[in-house]
Amino acid sequence: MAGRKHPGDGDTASRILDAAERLVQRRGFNGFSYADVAAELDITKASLHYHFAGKAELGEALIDRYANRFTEALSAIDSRRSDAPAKLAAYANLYTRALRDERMCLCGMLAAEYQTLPQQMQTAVIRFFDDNETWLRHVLEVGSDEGTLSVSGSPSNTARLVISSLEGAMLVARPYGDVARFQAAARQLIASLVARSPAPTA
Amino acid sequence: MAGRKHPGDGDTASRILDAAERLVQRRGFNGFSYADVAAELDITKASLHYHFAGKAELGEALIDRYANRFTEALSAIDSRRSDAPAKLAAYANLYTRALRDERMCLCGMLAAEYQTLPQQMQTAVIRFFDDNETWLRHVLEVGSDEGTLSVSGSPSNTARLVISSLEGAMLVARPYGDVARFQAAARQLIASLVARSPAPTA
DNA sequence: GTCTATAGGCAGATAGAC
DNA sequence: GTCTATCTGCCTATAGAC
Repeated sequence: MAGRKHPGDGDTASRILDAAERLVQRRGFNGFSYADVAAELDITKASLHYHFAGKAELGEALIDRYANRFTEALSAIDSRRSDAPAKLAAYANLYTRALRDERMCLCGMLAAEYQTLPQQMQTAVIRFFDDNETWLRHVLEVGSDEGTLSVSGSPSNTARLVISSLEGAMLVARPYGDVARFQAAARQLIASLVARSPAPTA
Repeated sequence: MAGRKHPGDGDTASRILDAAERLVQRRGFNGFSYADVAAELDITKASLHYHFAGKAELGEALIDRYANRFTEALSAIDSRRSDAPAKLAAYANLYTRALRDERMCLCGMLAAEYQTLPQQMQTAVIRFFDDNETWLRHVLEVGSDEGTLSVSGSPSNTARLVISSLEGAMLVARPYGDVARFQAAARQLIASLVARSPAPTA
């Protein structure tokens, strides 16, 4: 528990995951190699194979850790007892943070490369989107009940539209290197879901 | 002008572009090789280099042809003299057609891989999105004037949101192999832009 | 756990015959 | 225009010393 030398520290497996995650989010799973990771960590390619048998196993571990962190982040949002619009804004903010570091959402990137991924990774990508949809659907349902949101489609379809729109806004904003472009899209998307008048219970 | 043997025919350069386009839309620019294209056309890799000096040149030609066809499709939509909501639906339909063939939008795919692309391709990808934004902005402005659309944000930002949402909906729908998922998102997106009552001029 | 060394394959690309 | 043959380089992965 003592302080680490610097933020990037941790055991070797974690540092490999850190470097690989950044590379995949920036360049894609087919756009990085073991050599890239090894160079960043100043170890050899052979050492990587001690920690992760192959690229498929590394990729799977990448998604698992990413999905777990995302789940934690969603729990943290839930624990803040804010209203539904604020939760949606906090959700969009997760994407903003990645984009600031010039990263695409890991699973958004992998969705593009889906047809070339090993089967284990494909399954994990789907699970990520399903989990996000479930969380968002719940937020939308509560917001509708509260009267803070005005959801026109089904909660499921609306949750899917939110995920899609945010992923797409990231995808398009990145070539422009323009975080503000993403934020404008996210704000407008959320605004379209916020009820125009105060809660009807008032 | 005489009939061709089968739909995929044309001169060799066109057939190379056809095969490469399909491969890139399905697997990404970093997910296909000259060998893949050569195998599909039953020619050798060396022959490909006669038509396109290198992968970068092939990639650039791919985007140029794709963008030109897209421009033609947008002109065709304009020539139909329909109202703005119908134009938006027709626009979304362009994406649906690609998805039915298990393809991502070419430039959406390349947006994901943007950081690994040769510079000439990067420029062409940006141009594609800019052109789409210009066309959509015009549709949104006309629709607002007509009273058929109710655009809350600026036409520019709304155009960007439409592109982003459709690209994202494609991106996410593809892993599920579910065209209906895309269509539901597109319908809900367009519905959120359609004015609730008839034109105020009535 | 990390290394050196190397296997075996595929990548994009070129030379030169036909 | 298309071929065969080949090059160089990088890829993932493994064996085995330390």
